[in-house]
Amino acid sequence: MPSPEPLSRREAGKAERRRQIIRAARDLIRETGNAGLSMRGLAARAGVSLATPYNLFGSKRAIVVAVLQDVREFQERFATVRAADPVEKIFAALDIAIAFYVGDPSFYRTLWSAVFDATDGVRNEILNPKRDAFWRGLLEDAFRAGALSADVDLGLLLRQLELLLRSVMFEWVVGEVGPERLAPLARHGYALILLGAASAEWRGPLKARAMEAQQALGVAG
Amino acid sequence: MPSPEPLSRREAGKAERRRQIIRAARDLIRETGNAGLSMRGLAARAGVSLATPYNLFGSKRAIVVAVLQDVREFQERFATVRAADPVEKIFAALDIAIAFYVGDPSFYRTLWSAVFDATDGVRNEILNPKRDAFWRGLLEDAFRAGALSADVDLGLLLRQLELLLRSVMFEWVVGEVGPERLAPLARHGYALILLGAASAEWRGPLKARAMEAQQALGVAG
DNA sequence: CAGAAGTTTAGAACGCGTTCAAGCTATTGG
DNA sequence: CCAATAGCTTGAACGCGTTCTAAACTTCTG
Repeated sequence: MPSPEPLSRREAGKAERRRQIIRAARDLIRETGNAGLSMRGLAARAGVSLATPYNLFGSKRAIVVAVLQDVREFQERFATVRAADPVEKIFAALDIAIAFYVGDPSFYRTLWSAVFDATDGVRNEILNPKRDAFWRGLLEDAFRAGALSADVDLGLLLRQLELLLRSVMFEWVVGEVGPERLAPLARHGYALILLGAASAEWRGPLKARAMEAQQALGVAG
Repeated sequence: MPSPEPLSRREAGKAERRRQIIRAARDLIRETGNAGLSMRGLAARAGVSLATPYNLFGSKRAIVVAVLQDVREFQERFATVRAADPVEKIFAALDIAIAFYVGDPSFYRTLWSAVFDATDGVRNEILNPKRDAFWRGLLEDAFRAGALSADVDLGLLLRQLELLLRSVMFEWVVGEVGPERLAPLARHGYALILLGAASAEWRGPLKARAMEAQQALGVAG
């Protein structure tokens, strides 16, 4: 992507409009919650016609994804993660992500709802490539530290972790799991999957994490 | 649920209409695929007014869920699962389920799309309670055979497996994973999670399954 | 059998996401 | 510098799920 393009007047106007639309969408979600984001309201708030967001983004879902990718604090907070060992770091990052979501429910519920909207055939690219790289880095650290079995494919492992997190988020979005159970449920799943990919020496600590999460979830699943 | 109610004439008529609506919905999905199921078309097909499906079911989603729960062949085919050991049986059941889905894509894509529709706050009860009991039974068999670690909570383990399968199905619904990669992806996730919950003696075979699925998925995740 | 109670019906309407023909505007070639 | 052109914006419109009203119909009650 050649960023230093001349950026003609036309393109500049488009970029500006795009920015306005994203900002209007973010504000509307923040103010009115999930149901408050309608394309007509968004267009009015952004000061453009109803069709413009479709020209610039293609669909409501694409706009919401753009809003999600625009959240910068996320990555900043991730960068501050420090932990005793690489496995602990993974769980610390997971906790941070979930704290982000449950800390601003009306906002992230809307965002994730759009993520789960399967009406259009648009490919997902759900989250930032940077985010993927971050998680991939965490797994690579764990791998280098000998926490993971030598023959596991890190890309596949990452994918399974993300699949699980997505389902957990879905349950949160539809209200099947409350905010207090979200983190334990995700930790439990992560612990199980990582335990399945762990090297013999690291099975102990991961098993402990799995049991810990299991107890946090109590008897009733 | 007291099934042997007198079932007054009024209730009988409602039940009959319910049946007609479910059948019309199933046929419409089968014939026209995902986009072909509109409430107006459904009402016309079922020979009722547009408002009637709302009186009897409440929402389109509830109708689709009712269609899904009405699929009987599923359980019949599940009942025929035979395998050398309880763990193999789990994977055999998984294969059957996925074969069902990919074998009738337009039908089950529609059904699963409705499952992922989070617009209404309706609780899910996504799949048949009977289905849950079936999977629970499989896990209990594996547990009794000593395949699972003594301190795992079977309910939680089942939940994590279902969470993962739901995400995998979601990827299939939105087209991010093709029919040929669906089964390996699910098997890989199941193998990892079960491996995390396995007893020491059963780690070998499960590890083999995980690696097998990993190779089936090829280098690109 | 007559009235009460409950359902379905037709029809219109609402707000939604999305699309399209028509008009406006910045760019470009002479 | 201006006219032709390509591209963007616009308001109107479509089909959707859903709700509502009033009238017609069916079932239950006494």
